[in-house]
Amino acid sequence: MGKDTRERIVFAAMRLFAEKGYGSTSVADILQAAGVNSGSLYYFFPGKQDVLLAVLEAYRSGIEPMLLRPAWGDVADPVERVFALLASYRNRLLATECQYGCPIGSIALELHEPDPVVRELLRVNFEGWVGAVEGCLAEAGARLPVGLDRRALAIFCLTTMEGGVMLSRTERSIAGFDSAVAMLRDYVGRLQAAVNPGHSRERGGTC
Amino acid sequence: MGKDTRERIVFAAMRLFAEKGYGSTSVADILQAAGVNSGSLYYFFPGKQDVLLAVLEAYRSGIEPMLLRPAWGDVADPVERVFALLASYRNRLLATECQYGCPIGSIALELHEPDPVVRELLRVNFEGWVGAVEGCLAEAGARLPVGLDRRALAIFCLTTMEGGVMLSRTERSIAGFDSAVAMLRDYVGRLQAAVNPGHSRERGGTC
DNA sequence: GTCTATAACCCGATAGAC
DNA sequence: GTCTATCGGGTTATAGAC
Repeated sequence: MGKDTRERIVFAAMRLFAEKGYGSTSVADILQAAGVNSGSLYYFFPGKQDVLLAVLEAYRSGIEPMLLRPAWGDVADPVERVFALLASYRNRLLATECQYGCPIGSIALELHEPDPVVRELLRVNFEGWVGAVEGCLAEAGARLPVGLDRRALAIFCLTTMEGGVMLSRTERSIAGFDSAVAMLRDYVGRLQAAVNPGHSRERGGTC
Repeated sequence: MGKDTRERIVFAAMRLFAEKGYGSTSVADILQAAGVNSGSLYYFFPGKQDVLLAVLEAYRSGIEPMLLRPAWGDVADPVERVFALLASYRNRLLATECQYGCPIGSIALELHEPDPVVRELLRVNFEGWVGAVEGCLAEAGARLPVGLDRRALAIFCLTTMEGGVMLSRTERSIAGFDSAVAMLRDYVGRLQAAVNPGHSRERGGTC
């Protein structure tokens, strides 16, 4: 059951890295969680960092089926899909008492001088996220100002999510995340109103 | 020179924690950087975590003199002060080839289950930052919509900075940070324009 | 207050039988 | 492919002289 063992290792590491971080997760932790022995792990992976690479690759290939599809299952509107994606992070925070947010962001800030290959995989994960949101914003077409830099707005959505997760995790309260997302929604509402002034804007008591 | 020794330890630890992170900085690293011996450190501090507490306390008490005053030295306008503060983080990124951003944010995401006293000091640091920005936004008075939740907008500024730093550090490029801040500036410009439609808005080619 | 030496432990990784 | 046993090294923290 070689393939199965390798998958159990990656799955266990994915969970542990998200819960405790990369540095605070020992190889022994992974072995115990996966129910395998040292020899098996080092048969499949040259070292601990290569387990991290496999985990980051799993996240990358899981963006569509594991993240976007569940978040967008019942949401067709492209703009609402952006906020449905943010809501999925909110749910994750709520489900863990604001302890776990975005594993990619945590690893990105935990590793200060990451191996270039690790950093590249982090970048690719962010790019996949931003690209998906940018696609939604492109799909929104003329509902947003034609000259709007949709990639920059997609990046803005990412920073809102990551910053909100950071704050909520620190405060163990969803309030910071909600405040940031509310401001983003107000901004997007104003962008839409700039194109279609007749449309009633989403309000959060900001006027 | 007791006080001097303690200060050297805290100063060295502040620098190392920012550069390598808390977990990746060993007590031996701190001893070497501070030019002291093990016995001295453990004379002043019960353990490594207590050094972190002193570092976080130093950051907290340094917000005004070390962060805000330099960033705001030649900026009087309250709204521009917000962006001057963000620009100081941009400068920090540029000065370190996008390697170091916000040390508080890095520590906040690095420690997954921090001791409550550590988490509280992280929270207090964020609160000091948000409070200062909220003060600027309050000072802006009627230039912003009267019903605007200025605390929420201040939190939004923090998430923009922290998220932008995360992205720029990962990509070793200032582009992500700049994109996020440009969107924030566009948003603030639209908020101001909503109050004073005659005023020309800051443009970033978004219309 | 500061020094040196070291205890006690955990880490990632390896060896070699099976 | 998987197992057990273990190596070599780095970790935080302590002991005890000065």
